[in-house]
Amino acid sequence: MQISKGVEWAVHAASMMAALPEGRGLKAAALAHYHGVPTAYMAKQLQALSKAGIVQSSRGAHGGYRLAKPATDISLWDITAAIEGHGPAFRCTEIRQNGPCGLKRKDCKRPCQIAAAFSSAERAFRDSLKAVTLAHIGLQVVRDSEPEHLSDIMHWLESEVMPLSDTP
Amino acid sequence: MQISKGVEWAVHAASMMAALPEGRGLKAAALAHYHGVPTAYMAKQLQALSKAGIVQSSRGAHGGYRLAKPATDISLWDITAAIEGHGPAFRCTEIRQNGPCGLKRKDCKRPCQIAAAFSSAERAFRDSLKAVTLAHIGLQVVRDSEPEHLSDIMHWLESEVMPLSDTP
DNA sequence: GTTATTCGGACATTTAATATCCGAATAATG
DNA sequence: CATTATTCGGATATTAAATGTCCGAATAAC
Repeated sequence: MQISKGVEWAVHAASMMAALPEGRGLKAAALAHYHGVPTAYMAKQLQALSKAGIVQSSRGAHGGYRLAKPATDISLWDITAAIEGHGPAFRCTEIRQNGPCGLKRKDCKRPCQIAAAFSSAERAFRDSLKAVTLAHIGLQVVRDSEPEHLSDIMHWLESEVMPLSDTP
Repeated sequence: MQISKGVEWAVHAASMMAALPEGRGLKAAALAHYHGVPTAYMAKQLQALSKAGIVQSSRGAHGGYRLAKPATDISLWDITAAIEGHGPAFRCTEIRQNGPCGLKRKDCKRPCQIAAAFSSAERAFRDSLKAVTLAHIGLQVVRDSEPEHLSDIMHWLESEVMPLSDTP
């Protein structure tokens, strides 16, 4: 039951993009360099976010990534699902149908109690992540950071941020 | 974010053991055969449950496994943790300390907001599973099963159940 | 039209999950 | 008490998935 490293990277990258002015973006290499992680692998996560409609990509010179919708509309679950997939963590293989006392398929319309319990637990997990948006994360970071650190970030952004064409 | 198959098998096996009379057990091969899964791999899960103190094992002739404590004291989280480990699913690698604007270690005493959000979600997941015990599962199974199916199980148990010595 | 730049998917590598086997330990038996 | 059959326990292969890397397709600037 491990959440892949890519989720951590994708959330950090998305949080960074949430801090950009409207219509501006960052290229994959910049996001990777900022977080000190391999460029190509970070690019892979951004690709997944793009497929999920969380970020918009622009190719070619002065290309890059930016959020596809407001930070208030992007939850941590959205990002997690984009990277890890939407499927359940607990996969019931219906072993109650196996063996000498196996049930017939027709008697298994309802999910087994064990699968139901895990399904309920995963719902609690999802709901908790759905309640946290990139806007929340950004606000908390601003509140908890030293002013000089925020200043460092601003300066770095000014040197790396890219203007993106409006119609990708 | 996948939960291993072993968790499913372990929960089913433990639920079966919860149905046994006091002081009786089942050998690994019987539990595996009942559920239609490979014996050696089922044995591995039972081993993990034994290490975690959830089941007691007895070796040698007429050996086998039985619950180490009342079914009301064994939650689905206990079993999940025994198989998957107690560590968090989201592992914060502190990438906020990396890159050109990386924070100093001394400024990272508190966990980052992202890690905190995932930690909270996982707590919700755990609490949900902790609320479900083997006793609950057993009760629900009895309620939802056809009488003839319960009869089949009883007959199978009579042919496979083993008396275990009281002091392992 | 040409070129520089960037994303996108296909391709290796490493790690973890899955499955299996053989030795250590124990209880029944003579 | 020694022997033997039987069972669990840890060490060992195999397979799938996560991790990491590369080159071609597409786009914008010139």
